[in-house]
Amino acid sequence: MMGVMTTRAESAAATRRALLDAAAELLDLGGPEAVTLREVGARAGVTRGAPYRHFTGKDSLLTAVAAESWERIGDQVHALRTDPALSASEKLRGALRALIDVSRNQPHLYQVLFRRRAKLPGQLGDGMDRIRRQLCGPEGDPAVADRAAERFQDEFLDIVAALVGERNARHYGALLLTSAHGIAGMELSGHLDTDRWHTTADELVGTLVRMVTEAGEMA
Amino acid sequence: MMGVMTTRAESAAATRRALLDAAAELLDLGGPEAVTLREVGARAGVTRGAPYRHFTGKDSLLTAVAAESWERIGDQVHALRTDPALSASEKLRGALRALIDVSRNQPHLYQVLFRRRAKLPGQLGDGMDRIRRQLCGPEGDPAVADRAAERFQDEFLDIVAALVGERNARHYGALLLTSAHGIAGMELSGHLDTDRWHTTADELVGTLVRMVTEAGEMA
DNA sequence: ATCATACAGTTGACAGCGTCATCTGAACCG
DNA sequence: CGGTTCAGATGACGCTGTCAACTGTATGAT
Repeated sequence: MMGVMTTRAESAAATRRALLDAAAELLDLGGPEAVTLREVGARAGVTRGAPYRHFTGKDSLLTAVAAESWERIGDQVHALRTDPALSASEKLRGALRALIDVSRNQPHLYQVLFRRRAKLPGQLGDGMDRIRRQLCGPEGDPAVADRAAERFQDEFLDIVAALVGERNARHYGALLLTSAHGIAGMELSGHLDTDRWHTTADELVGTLVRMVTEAGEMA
Repeated sequence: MMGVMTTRAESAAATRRALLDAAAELLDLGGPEAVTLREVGARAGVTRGAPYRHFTGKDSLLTAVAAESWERIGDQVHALRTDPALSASEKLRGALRALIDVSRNQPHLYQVLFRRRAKLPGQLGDGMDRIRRQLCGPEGDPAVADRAAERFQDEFLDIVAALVGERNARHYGALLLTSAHGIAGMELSGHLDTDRWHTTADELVGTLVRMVTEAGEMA
């Protein structure tokens, strides 16, 4: 077929890549429940046990997929921020739209991006050890995903700072980000019905940006 | 032990109640994955097959739990709205806090409340029928949960209308609700770090309400 | 050139899961 | 009193994530 794989490192890297791609594809198609290690392995040309050579388990695999997606979004927002042809307002709107686009085009991935990080033990007895380990256990390397997400946040923060000033950037940045996340989430879950609310996600983002811009200029 | 259960209807109703309570408890403890029909049945004093006499499956059971929670939240907001001792602003802040309180005290339940409703088929082949059926199938009666959620939305809408007028109520209501949802969600997922953003969920809600109130008075 | 090692990948096995078909027994109703 | 209904019990099936044990080959030192 294509280029021969001789060295073990190359082969392993290719397998890891194929596993990540297969997991991302299955995630898009049917959500985290459809991401089966057996099916992921099959699509990557290996068997069910192979993923455990690259990830500590299913959760680790999904976390890695999320990390790559955060990096991709971070790159996208970075390109927006450093584009001299765009106004500050356009950059902000673009960054928020980037997030909402993910929630529209890859809703399952979007939910994985905002999975809760720190999970508490809780009290569940008997044969619930599987759940407990899955909740508290050392799930892959969430630190990588966290760092990628924080890179996106930093890029976003810089865009907001250029609009409302460094002083209020963090407060208004948090407000913009959380609100856009909520708009995306409710649209995704079907709770933002246009007939009921007489508005759309895009209109809400527009109002939000306008209100924050005005408030930021006053301060 | 306690009151004797003679009639079949009483017994069935008691079992259904016990199933719902057990499911809610397990949901709080370990999320949807910890809600096992076997464990739910055990805690309700029945066996694994019994829940299928009251719900079409696990998803239907969780939907029923969500419906009851929405009704509870709706009652709570209704009480706020009709409380003559509260100002319109206080009512709004209280309603938003009611939602955020759920996300703090019962994070897993909160996520179930905002699970996506309409799910699309998608293209996944081979042995993925389980996923497909779970995604598209007739999952219990989501209509009940939808109606309960819409009741909450109506109550919330009335509160907003009293503050910004009937004309802009829907637009600003949607903005307030989605934003609060996003604040709750990001706090829940750990992406709203106080050290990073130099703000808290409560401060964000305060700013949000203030901005919307000012914008609504202008219009 | 040879050999021991590391290690990606395979395989077998296990417990737990959701779900259905089948069966049972007691409450129901004519 | 006898038939029916139906909540619940039980057996079975295929699926899942996970791990222990195994295999074979590229690697690196000799």
